[in-house]
Amino acid sequence: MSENQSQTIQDYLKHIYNLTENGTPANTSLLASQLGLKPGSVSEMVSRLSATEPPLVNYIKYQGVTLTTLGREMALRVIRRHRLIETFLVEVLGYSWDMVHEEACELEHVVTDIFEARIASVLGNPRFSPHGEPIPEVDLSMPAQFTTKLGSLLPGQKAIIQQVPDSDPELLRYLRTIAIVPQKELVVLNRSNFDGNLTLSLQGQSENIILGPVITKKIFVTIME
Amino acid sequence: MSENQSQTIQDYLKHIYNLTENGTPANTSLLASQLGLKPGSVSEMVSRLSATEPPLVNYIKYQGVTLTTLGREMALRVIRRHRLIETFLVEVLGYSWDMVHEEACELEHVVTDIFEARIASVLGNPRFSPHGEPIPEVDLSMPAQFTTKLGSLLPGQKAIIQQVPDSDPELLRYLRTIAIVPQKELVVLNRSNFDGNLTLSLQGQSENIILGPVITKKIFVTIME
DNA sequence: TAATAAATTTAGGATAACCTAAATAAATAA
DNA sequence: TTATTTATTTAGGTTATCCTAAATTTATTA
Repeated sequence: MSENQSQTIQDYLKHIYNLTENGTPANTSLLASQLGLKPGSVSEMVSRLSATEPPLVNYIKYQGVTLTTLGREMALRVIRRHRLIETFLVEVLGYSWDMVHEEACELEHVVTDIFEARIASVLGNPRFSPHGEPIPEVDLSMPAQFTTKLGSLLPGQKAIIQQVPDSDPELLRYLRTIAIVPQKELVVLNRSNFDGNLTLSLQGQSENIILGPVITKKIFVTIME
Repeated sequence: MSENQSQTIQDYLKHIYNLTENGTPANTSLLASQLGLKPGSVSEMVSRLSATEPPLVNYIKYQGVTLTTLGREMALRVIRRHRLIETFLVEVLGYSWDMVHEEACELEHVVTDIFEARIASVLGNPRFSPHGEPIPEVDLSMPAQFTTKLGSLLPGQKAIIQQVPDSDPELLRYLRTIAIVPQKELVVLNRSNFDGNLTLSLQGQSENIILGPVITKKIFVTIME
């Protein structure tokens, strides 16, 4: 049934999943840069993934890649493991949230179904990772979420931070120091018309914070009123 | 310094370590069968490991392989991880002792130094795995042990079980059902001169147990008096 | 000690991924 | 709409690791 289980393939599927979540096919060069490979290698691999029986991706030359149902399932399984492992590393082993991504990227490929089930159970079947990323359920469905990009809020709006990007350790350390963490309440005080900077007042913090759009479009919140 | 970190190499070193612990060099065919490979592949790989700079093994054609100091260190590092991971799976994740070996064989190659340090700390720096195998310290020294093969005991001797072999799940399940586990006290009631079978009385068990030499030479005990 | 058997090595290939660089297609600008 | 730039694919090569089968060495038996 599934002998296509190389770490390499799992990584391709995971990244294709992330790049196609918005509905548009993934393009070769972005995939290559995210995977740390050259575009030529990606072209080759992607056409191989579309030629397996059953195929894992849909691929039209020069037009990009999407996942087949099977490819998507495999991607979600890896993502579930990744986020469960991240949660486990923080909750059980006391990792800081900036150190878990890299380790999870390795572990996600070697861990068994049993390991996955055990840590899920020890953690009480968490629905979100320490960065607020949704963890696919066992049946691979995603927990419902009603989030907006922080960057799209307007002055006066109150919101609760739900999710920050998980893969940049330096950014994560910075966000931690300024108390931008999931479940934190904030109010947008100001939005610059020139550069899109937001001035934020954070729950329990006396100093306001100014964040640029490069960051605020990667942070997701739920609006409070 | 150490770019020789492939999973494959780690596995070779680990198995060479186990086969050379008794002081004799490891031979190609045994290595091959333990690694699930063909002898030709092992010959090739082993000569490559002896040709790296610095070399990881000493290899004399037709005479077998031993580890260099560096190879030994690398092997011990992997073995430390393996046994810590086995302990972790049992103690923290509730695995049964017959299921941990295989999972540890994968995890041992991808886990970071930090992971190793964290689980060691969570477990209170254990010195023995659930099967009683000694866990190398951080400095790679081995905990002192004064054990004998169960198979070499004579009738009337009392002993405490210290170590059982970890890699055969079926055997481990059997040993569990007959209560052959580390720290258990036993008395040898009889030894057959024909087949070497031992009749054992186990602490807290009403039924005596008869074990053949194939098993008893793989179980280690400390003699009580 | 010669003959046979067993273990080991060598030679020639295979495969999964990767790379570089040339060739081609698509997108953009003039 | 043509020319140029950018993105993508293809072709030919590399590496690590494995395999099979032939050749060689060592061990065993008569």
